[in-house]
Amino acid sequence: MAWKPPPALQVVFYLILTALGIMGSTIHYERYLNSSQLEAVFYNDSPLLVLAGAGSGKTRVITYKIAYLINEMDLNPQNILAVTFTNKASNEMKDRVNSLLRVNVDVWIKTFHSAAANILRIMGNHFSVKPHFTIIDQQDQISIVRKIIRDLNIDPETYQPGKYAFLIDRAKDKLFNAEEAELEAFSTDSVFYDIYKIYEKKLGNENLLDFGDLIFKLTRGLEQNEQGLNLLKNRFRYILVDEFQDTNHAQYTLLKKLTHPEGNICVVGDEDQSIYGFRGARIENILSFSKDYKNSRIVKLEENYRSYQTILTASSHLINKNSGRFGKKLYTKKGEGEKIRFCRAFSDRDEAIFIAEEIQNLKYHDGYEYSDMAVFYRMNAQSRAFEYVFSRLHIPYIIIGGLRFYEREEIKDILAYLKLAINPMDEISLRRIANKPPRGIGEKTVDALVRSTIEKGYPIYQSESEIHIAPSRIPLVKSFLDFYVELKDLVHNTYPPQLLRILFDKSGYIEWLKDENKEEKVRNVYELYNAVEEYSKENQSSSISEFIEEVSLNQGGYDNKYQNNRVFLITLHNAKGLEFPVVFIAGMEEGIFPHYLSGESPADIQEERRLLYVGMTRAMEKLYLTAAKVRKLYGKSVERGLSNFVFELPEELVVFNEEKGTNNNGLIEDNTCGINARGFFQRRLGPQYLNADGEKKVKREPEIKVNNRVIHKHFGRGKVVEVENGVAVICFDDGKKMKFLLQYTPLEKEQ
DNA sequence: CCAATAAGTGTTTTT
DNA sequence: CACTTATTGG
Repeated sequence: MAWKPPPALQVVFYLILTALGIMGSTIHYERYLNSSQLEAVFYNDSPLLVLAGAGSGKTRVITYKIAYLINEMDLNPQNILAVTFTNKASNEMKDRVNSLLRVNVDVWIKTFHSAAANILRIMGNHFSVKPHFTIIDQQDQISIVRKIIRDLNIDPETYQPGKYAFLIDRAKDKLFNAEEAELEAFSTDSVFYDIYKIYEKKLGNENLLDFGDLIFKLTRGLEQNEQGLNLLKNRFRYILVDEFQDTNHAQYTLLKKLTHPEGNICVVGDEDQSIYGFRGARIENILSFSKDYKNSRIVKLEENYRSYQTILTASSHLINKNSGRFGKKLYTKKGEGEKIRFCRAFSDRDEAIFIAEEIQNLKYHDGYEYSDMAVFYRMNAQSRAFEYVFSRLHIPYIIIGGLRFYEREEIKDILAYLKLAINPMDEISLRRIANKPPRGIGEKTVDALVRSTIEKGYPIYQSESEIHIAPSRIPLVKSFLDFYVELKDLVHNTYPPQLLRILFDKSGYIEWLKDENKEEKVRNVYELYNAVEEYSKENQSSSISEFIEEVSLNQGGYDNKYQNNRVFLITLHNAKGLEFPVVFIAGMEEGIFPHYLSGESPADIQEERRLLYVGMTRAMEKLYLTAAKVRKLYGKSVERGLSNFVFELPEELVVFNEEKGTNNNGLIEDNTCGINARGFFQRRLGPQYLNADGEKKVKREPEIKVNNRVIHKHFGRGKVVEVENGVAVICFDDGKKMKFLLQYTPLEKEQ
């Protein structure tokens, strides 16, 4: 770790160094970078592809490279664009660049989507994008599609809105508008084209852009407007891309437009960490980079600074099962480290208890802090068991993702008022708040209002003729529109917190929540107010529309400023880019991980495998994998087999333990878990799982051999066709072929 | 038009 | 299980 002087001293240093004109030589690249990293930072003669293994310091390379470009190559910070995929990553990179250069630099370090949105805001006129567009999220997108499907008078059961929204996104990833999608036979489902066409028209009419549009409209715009393209090429003289393996076709095309085929681009990626195929990411981009950019240089980073060798060996062994890789050999100087531990609990709650207990042990006996430890899972729903157990055992935790703050109903409502004030064509927002709180403007009335305004191309407060609504509703609508006009006139030039106070006051929204006893929601709305206030303090001249822009693009936003020393509960997808001394990966069951909806094709399984690889390589010191025999999901308990991935780990590097639940239904009474008088976790039973030496390993049914006839409690009769390393392959009489870990499988020999 | 209630439903990952 | 949508009666 580099020593960081206190802020006041930093300023003094900076002033002295700048005055002496030696600021440029104050970064000791050689001291903090290894030889491959140095090469990646210094090389600028042609396009550069950095293949950076997990934990090999890729963020470090990007931050030092930005510093190098500014200090050594005399590039103006404004001429540099660095793109990442998540806000988390871009914030971290910003912090690291600023602290390296000891000054807040004016480099654009943004996500793809926010960079595109910013460009479209500033110079949308070049790309036929109207100003003041509203960015819609996935929920909005689906509800628009749902409405289209209903209007088409087709059954939303067979024509699922979510599915069509998904297809629209994928088409945009491939740079197809509705017409082109049809010409190119993008889908075999002809209804899709009708839906996409109407959707496209509706968004255009209401001046809405979905996430895909941000990239699509900009890329399309660059193809059609040379002036705009030149302006941008002039502005961005060097582009750096993080997590390049996650780019989709549209994003890659955008990059190719903005850069020269012979230089000024550096992409950093790892084909083994591509986990966003489901949203159009093309792992092939990383493979075709060398073809598209002539004379490009490839630098591999293979020294890992994060994990012990055992973790690297095990994860490499796993990922070696994938095909289509460059291949790499990660190594570390940190030494062997401990074995990976695997535990299968009886129920999902037992699994959480096992992890909770380990966490307490590690904290009280091994000196780990809560914030050193993280639990990863495949889907957000799995966090429930941990929340339940952790809160009863007083283990502080923070959930990343999950129910997001800005996706809460009350927050979206308040934002909808503001979005509508900015964009009077935004039907989605209008429908959201027209009758919240109830003011006698129901669906029919809104329909009538929309028909004579938005659908005819007028803002909602203006119409060419009388609006045909029931006479009893006229005064109600009129007073709503009066309020609306007042808000609209204030929205661009009122101090945002002031604006919110007026909104709360005149809409009656908070009063309504209070009347309904929605205390939690009231608190959240005030929380939003606090966020706006804080934002306004930090960005004095910004209007509310900039705040909204930020939160629209910061879907998973979390603030760990006040969340110190908590265990992280996080999905594997969100865990990318993070690292923890201790990592638990929960739910290692077939159907959960790999997830049963992820598909059965080799490509899908490979992506799931990469996801596990990402998870494992987050661990610095200790890694646990856990599973439950019985998992309660949507009310029902289901028994599942172990994830096949468990069998893909090198057996000699894993210690297998087993923990059992108390009773047959896997339920644990509340009062059986708790903290005892000395402040330690009190377990329900004595330790049943085995120690780390694995000596007490009880071999179950050791006599099971090839060609034995066996009976499985659930799958019935079958024949053993293979036994190796404690794993048996059994071919059941109904034709099913399955693998089992003998130690945990209740098998009887058939007499 | 609205609130309450009943029925039903669908379950991944994210910008 | 938890959440959305449909139905009903006021």
